[in-house]
Amino acid sequence: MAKVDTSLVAHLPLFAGVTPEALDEILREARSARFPRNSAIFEQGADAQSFFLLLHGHVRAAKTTPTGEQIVVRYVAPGETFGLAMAIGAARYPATAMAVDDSVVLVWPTSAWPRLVERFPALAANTLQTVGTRLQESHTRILEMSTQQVEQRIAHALLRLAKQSGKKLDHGIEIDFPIGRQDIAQMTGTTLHTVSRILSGWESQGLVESGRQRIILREPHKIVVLAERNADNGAA
Amino acid sequence: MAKVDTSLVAHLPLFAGVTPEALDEILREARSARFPRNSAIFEQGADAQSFFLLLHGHVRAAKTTPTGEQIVVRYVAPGETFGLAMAIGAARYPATAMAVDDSVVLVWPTSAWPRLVERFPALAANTLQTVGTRLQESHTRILEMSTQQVEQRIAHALLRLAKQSGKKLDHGIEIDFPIGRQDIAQMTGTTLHTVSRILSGWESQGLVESGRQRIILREPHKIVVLAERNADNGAA
DNA sequence: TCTGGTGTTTGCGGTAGCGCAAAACGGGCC
DNA sequence: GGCCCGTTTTGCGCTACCGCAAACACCAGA
Repeated sequence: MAKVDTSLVAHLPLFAGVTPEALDEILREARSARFPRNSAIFEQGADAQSFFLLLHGHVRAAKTTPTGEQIVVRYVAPGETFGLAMAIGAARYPATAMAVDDSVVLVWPTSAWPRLVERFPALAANTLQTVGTRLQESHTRILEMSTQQVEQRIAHALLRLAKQSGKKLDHGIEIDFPIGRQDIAQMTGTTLHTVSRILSGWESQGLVESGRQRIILREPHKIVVLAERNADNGAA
Repeated sequence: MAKVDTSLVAHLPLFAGVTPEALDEILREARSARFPRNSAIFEQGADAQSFFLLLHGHVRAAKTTPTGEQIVVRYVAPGETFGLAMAIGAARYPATAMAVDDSVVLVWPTSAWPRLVERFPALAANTLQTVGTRLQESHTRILEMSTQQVEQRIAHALLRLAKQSGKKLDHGIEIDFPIGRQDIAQMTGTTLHTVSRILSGWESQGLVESGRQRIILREPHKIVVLAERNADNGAA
């Protein structure tokens, strides 16, 4: 069993209100695991045998249709939990999780959850908070997809990524894990072609700088303006 | 304080694993309230002072953009909770709730939640389950909006409503609360015009029968087929 | 250094669905 | 019964975006 430094995770929202001793006990139930870039952590539809806390790296959660199309549910940043199928009482994972960067995770067996929750009710309360926040974000995303056009949705998506996983540069913010046009398309409900066209446009205006699996927001402020302007005040 | 018959609510998922005595104690903290059709229960952005359990009627939760567009987050059926802003640690309601039919609700002050959860941890666990399920439904909706076209999305939306709040008829299923074209548009990310056109088409094929704020699915089975067929096998 | 493969760019139609506008409908209320 | 108002229907043009296809760039590995 891996020894985990409690000080690294003690401040996480998941463990709010949990005493150091309790935290130690919780962590003793976990093991840690490493996933290299582009390896699957679990597959949609598979038995939900574990749940996870990401320590290092980045994980992409995606949902696939029967016909093979995918959407990105979210990108998981270090410190966040994922694979919480048991939270919704599901026996199978509703999405596929894949490491987009070399990643390190803590892994608990799903079977440990009921016991942990019983001993440490704060875990349930904290998880409820997390899931509730995600639900709200999800609604915001639906709202955007319903009311905004593609360019604004892409702007929002990139700004969110920058906020969650942005690396500050001298001039601009870089999204610090590999992400392609197709991924952005799957976050915003469009196609990689359209994403490419729009990013090209932005690039020629100096708003972004991008390449293979790489995006830098050079003018985050101007992108915020793009994101917030509504359909008709485009050419003001 | 209203006396509530515990037997009416004891079987609800929210109260799973809660003893009758505990249930009684929980209900003592609530009052009941009546909202006539088309009255607001709470407004988006208002102080989240209460949370609710719907006993009778139907409630529409909708989110509004700064520019005034709306989407329907969900329709609440009897037995479901809503207005759980505290679950996500939010001080304000993220959406507007409105009774679409004369409705009766149980109301708890938000301030009672922490105490209840502490005394009855099962409440948090059950709520986590509920919120988790909603999150998953939300993801499904995003998936649909990303990959399906309007006709299929409307088919799915109506089938979901029929399942949740359908009244069985001799021949077909009626959605048993008032719902207009605009509402369906706001559930599916389209316009009332397009909804109207599609329902007209279906009506001429005998799939549905509809009128002012009223929809009957006459051939649910055929609508399922519509919902499941993908873009290119339309004219097979 | 060359070479294969994956990711990206760009052009060019085609079209699903939007937006506006106007008419028809229908139900409630006096 | 007749009037008024909110809902629904339908026509018509338009455009944002998709879908296909081909060229292009870049990285990894031989």
